[in-house]
Amino acid sequence: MEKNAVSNATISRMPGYLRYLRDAKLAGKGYVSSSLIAKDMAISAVLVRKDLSIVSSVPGKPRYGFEVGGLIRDIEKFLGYDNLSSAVVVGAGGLGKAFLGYEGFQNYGLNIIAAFDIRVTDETVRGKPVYPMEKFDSFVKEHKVKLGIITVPKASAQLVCDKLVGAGIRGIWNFANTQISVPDTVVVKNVDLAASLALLSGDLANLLQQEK
Amino acid sequence: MEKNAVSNATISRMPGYLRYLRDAKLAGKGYVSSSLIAKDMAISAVLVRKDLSIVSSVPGKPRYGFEVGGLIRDIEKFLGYDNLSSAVVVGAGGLGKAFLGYEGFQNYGLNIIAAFDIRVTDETVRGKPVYPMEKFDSFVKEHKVKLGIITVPKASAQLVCDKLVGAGIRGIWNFANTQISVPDTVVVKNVDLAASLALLSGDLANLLQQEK
DNA sequence: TAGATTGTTAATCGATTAACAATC
DNA sequence: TAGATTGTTAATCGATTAACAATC
Repeated sequence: MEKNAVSNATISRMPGYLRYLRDAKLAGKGYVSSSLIAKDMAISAVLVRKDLSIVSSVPGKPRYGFEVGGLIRDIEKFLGYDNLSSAVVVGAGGLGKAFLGYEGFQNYGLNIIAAFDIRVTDETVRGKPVYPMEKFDSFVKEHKVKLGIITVPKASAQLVCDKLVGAGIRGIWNFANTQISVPDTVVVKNVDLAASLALLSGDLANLLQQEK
Repeated sequence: MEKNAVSNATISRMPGYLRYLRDAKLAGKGYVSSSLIAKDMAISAVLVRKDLSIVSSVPGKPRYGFEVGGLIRDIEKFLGYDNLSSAVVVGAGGLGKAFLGYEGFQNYGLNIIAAFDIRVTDETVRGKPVYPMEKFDSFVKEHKVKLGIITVPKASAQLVCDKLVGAGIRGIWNFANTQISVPDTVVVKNVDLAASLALLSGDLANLLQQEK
């Protein structure tokens, strides 16, 4: 079993490196060293080297570092950004519309092509269509969409999830803050903003406490 | 130095327990066992017990488990939800407006009271005000706001961040996907959706690969 | 050459899990 | 009582960091 040869921790850091390298490229840099990346990203240089050695098709050069352009391509390939995946948003509330209108996901391999809701209030958001749920199944099948983003209220999350699975969606990015269950032919990633907030609040409380 | 006696991993799981327990309470349950929580949340029962033993003011009862109401209060207190902190959003684009209009943060100790933008397009969102940036400083000082949420485009993130720090904000929740630097009298939590997406895409690719 | 940098092996650290006694 | 459950100590696992040889 060689599933998941690369650790989740490493995979999670890849988009960060990519972002950094794209900026470096824009700034006209040809090479960057692991120690510079480490300093700017506030992580350890050894970790950077270890991560990059996993994805880089060409080893870094002593004295120079890594070639920016090549490394960008290697990471994009590693993350599968070379073929953009189409996704749909279900739930056209505030968050759903924000996602539909946000073009930045294109930089991370994701192409959101439509949103769905039981009640359509706006027919398009920044030129992208919002459809009623009745059209969901046929749309997903026609466009061979494999990835769905759930932004509905908690109460309907499981129902919506079942609908996605039924239509053939295989990966679900869940922003409804509730646990959803799926068959093991489908993968789910729950985004828990409350967890992130808890860490921030905790740090803030410690900080303010220390000053007293 | 007893800063951070509780691990980040444990803190991150707390909002999840809280959510679960609130649901259990709504469902009329008086007690829940660690093994039931573990099963429903898909984590290990020992981990649940270890986490809960840290926050629970009363030990769990053998044969019964934990008292739902008491545990909810203990977690809320641990996470500091007993005194809601006021926050402001800077950047009233799609995401900023979504946050401003989302009432769910109230359940996680956060009260977003206003948004700011250089250009105000809507004066209110679901009854909450959007102000021009000129009013930022005075508003933050007047309302003693300590927490700021950055939802501006990447290019202006550092500038906005400096403005927040200048006004006296001490905790920053950063959704602009770029690194920002702050003095060490301020804490920052970067939310990196691209990292979460990378994990999902990776799992999805593995899944689809295996079927071939 | 000397020195900066890479890549790898071993050591450390931290978090999760296993084992099991204590309790009601 | 017997049995389900808690809480804790020790073992394991995985990820990060330290040390250092190899390279240009």
